Amino acid sequence: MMMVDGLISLAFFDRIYDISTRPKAVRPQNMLRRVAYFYHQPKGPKPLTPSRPLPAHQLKTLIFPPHSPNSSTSESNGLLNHALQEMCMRGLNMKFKDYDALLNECVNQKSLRGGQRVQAHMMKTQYLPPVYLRTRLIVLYLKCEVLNDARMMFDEMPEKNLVSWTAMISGYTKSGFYSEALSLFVHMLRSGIYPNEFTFATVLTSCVGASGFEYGRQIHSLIVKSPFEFHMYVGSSLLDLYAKAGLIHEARTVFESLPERDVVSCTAIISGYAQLGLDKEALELFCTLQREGMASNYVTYTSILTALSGLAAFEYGRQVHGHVLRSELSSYTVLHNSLIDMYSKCGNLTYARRIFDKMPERTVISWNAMLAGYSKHGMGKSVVDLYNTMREENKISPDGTTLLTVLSGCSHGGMENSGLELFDEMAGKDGIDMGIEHYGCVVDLLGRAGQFERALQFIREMPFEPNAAIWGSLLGACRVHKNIEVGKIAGNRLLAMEPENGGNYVILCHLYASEGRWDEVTKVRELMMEKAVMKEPGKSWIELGRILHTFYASDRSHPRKEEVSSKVRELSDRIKAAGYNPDLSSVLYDVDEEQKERMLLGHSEKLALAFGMINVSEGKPIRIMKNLRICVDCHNFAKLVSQVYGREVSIRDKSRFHHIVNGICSCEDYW
DNA sequence: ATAGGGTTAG
Repeated sequence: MMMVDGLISLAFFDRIYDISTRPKAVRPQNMLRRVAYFYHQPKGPKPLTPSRPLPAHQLKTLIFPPHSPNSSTSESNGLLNHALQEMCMRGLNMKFKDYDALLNECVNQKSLRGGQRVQAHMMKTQYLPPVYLRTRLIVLYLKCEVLNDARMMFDEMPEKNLVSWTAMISGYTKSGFYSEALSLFVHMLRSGIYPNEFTFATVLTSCVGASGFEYGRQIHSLIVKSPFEFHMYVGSSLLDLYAKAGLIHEARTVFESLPERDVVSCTAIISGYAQLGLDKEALELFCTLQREGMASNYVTYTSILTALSGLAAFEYGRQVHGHVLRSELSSYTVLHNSLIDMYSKCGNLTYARRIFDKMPERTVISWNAMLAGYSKHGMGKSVVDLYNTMREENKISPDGTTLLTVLSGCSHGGMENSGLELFDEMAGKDGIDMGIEHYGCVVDLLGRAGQFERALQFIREMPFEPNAAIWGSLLGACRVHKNIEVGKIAGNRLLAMEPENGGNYVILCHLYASEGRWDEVTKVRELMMEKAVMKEPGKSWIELGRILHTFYASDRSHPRKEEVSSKVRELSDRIKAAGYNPDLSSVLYDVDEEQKERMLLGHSEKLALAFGMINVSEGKPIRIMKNLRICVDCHNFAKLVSQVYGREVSIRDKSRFHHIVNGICSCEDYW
């Protein structure tokens, strides 16, 4: 028997020709794998002539009505099937235009089966498709996410053009196979094909992550030499590359260099700032660009909402929400997810839940965002209830983030036992990958419950090497429970792992200071000096009208600083009568007591609170935001102010909300 | 024919 390509016998081709008159017997899926070899066969048997000429009217190009997203699928499916049948009937009379029309419809309908039938038909009838049609097929397969079939088609193409390369690269990128996309790009360059603006725009999105960024830089230098440096699509992709690598100034330079701007490039730069936590900059840029007439769409609003969540800028957020309601954007799930997040982070769970309840479609992110809202507010029971609802509804399955959120919700909400039970239940299930973060939550839970022996044992037995986050959780628990022995272990491990993180030194100092171990405090402080570690400066802010007032520790920058600091004094004097005793041990500087108290009164959250007491009308809650965790003394201070003045105070710190009503905080004094 | 920006957790 004669072999073709060492794999397929001629008998195979004979069989194909045999069935070409009986199209229904064809099984395109099975033939798909062999079709590549078919194209490599330069000389095949001569095409058959149709046994009976087809009526002239059937020889016209297959025509489809214009595709509209609203047309019922079953209806257009019928049309496609009909056309596919006609293809079989026509046999050898299929022309380029017919295949083209058919493939277009297959792409529109994402019909993998249709594409396979078309390809099989080409094979049977010895039609050698031009590059154009092969590329259409590749695009179809990529759209249907059968990457291997697309790649096989691509590899076996006798000649490839720029579009085929670009399509293939884009397919890999969209499915997250970044290194394959990059390697294909390199191959393309080596084969002497020069990229166009489409190729550059798509390949840059493959350069995510730390290792990809170096490729991105190199591609940038290619772009500079190309005519596409200032192309809008290429530019957006490029600025996004820099923003995601944390180089926001480079991103901004690219943005400013673009001769024209559109929704995408503007959104890309705004979200670049927002994703790096430069929320204020993101908001300022958004406002500027809007004044300059920037077009916005749902992605723009989603991005700006991220920044507003970070700032807890409720008034702005509500304004964006209002705008969304008035526009045609209210059907986008991602936008609603962002709104849920924004309202929870602004402290308004009622609004967040209302949006969640009204959503026509929810994704796992919607659930996670809502759960995270309850979690940050210390509402452990609501977290567990909503999680149970999610399980009962059984429409969306929880993912790793869901479990992480639920566990940390139990920890924040003082539901240690529920959390531990849920962890055991989850650990037995497959389908969700338990990462070290989940184990970190359990350490949190055990730490909160004060079970240090169990926590240490758990760390020893878990299937991961403990990382800084694990030791950090344990150290945090030690600070609250004043457990010096375990704290020393955790603290030393942590300092060894993250010698550059100033926050760790500070927590350890506070632990030692709380037990009066000043010798140890000094040692840690010296170590900190030695390594020249800096602590992130604390700042607090409060939204008044639509203005954000920001205060730094011992601030002298706010225009009303005199008024504010004398108000802090006044509050302090008044609550002292109700039992406020400044926690001088939390001042780690070696100064006299009076100086220590003055430093405590200069903490940014006290300034913001005093500012709120002056300016927020009676009966309204005072909402304060802080970039770090709140300190014990400020927590006491706020509780007593709330009690003595009968004010509701909420403080959102780095990790959670503290809702203080009548001197009682929702965190139950554990954070 | 092929192209750019987006949401949750710690």
